[in-house]
Amino acid sequence: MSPQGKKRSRATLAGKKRPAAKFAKSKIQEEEEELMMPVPKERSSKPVGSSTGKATKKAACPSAQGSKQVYSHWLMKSEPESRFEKGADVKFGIEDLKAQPNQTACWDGVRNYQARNFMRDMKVGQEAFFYHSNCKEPGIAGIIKIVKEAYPDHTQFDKKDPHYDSSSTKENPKWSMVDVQFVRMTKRFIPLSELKAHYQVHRASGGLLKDMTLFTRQRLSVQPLTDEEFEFVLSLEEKPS
DNA sequence: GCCAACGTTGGC
DNA sequence: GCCAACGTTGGC
Repeated sequence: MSPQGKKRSRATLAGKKRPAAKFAKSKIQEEEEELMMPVPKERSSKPVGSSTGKATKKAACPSAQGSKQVYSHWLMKSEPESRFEKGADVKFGIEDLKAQPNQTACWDGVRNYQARNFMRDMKVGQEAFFYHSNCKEPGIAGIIKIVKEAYPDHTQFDKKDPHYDSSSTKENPKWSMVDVQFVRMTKRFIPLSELKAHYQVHRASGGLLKDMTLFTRQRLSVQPLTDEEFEFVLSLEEKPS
C-alpha cells in the first residue's frame, strides 16, 4: 500500500503509485465482493467482550445471525524501498508518512476488494500497525491512526496513475481509501521473522497469534487484528530483541 | 532474482 | 461453473 494494498497502497503525493493492473471484474463479482465480505476465514472471532450473549456494547459480536466481526485494530502494508511501477516510484515507508504535512496521508492505491472492504470498516481514531513490506527487513515499524474514514480513491480516475481503473466511474467509485496519521514509531522494529516465530508456536499451542491474518492471508495488504493480537504484538516492543 | 501463494481471467 | 493460464505479492 501504499501502502500496499495492496496490495498495496500508499499515500499519495507526488509521485508514487502503484499499478493498476487488471481489473476487469464482472459486475457480479464485484457486487458479491462488496456485499459479503470478509471475515477472515477462520479466526474464531471472539467478540471482544462478553461471553454471554449478546449485545453488550463492545465491539465484535459475531453473533449467530451472521453479523460480521467488528475489528478495531489493523495492519497496513507499505513498501519503504523504491520500486517502480508504470514509471512511478511506489516507495512509501513510515518515514515518508512522517514527512507529510501533518504527518498525514491518504492510503490510496488499494485494488483488492477484501482490503478495500476492511478500509471501509475503519473508524476515526482506530490504530493500525504500519508494516514495511517487500524490503530488506519486513516488519512493523510504527503505529498510525485513522483520521478520515473511507472515501473515493482519486487515483482510480487518473489515467496517469498506475492504479487507474477505467472501469470505475465517479458516480459509482469502485475503490476507497482512508487518511492515516503517524502516531509513533514502535519502541523497536518488530521483524516479520519474530512475528512468524510467535505465530508458529501459537499455531501449535493454541496461542493468541494462531489466526493472525498476516500469516493466514499472506498477500492481503490491509488486514484486521483482534484486540488480543494487537496487544500481544505491542507487548513485543518491550522485549529486548 | 527466484518462486510459492493466491487472486483474476477467460476458454470451454 | 470448472479450471488452466497468467499476473501480482512479497518473503527469502
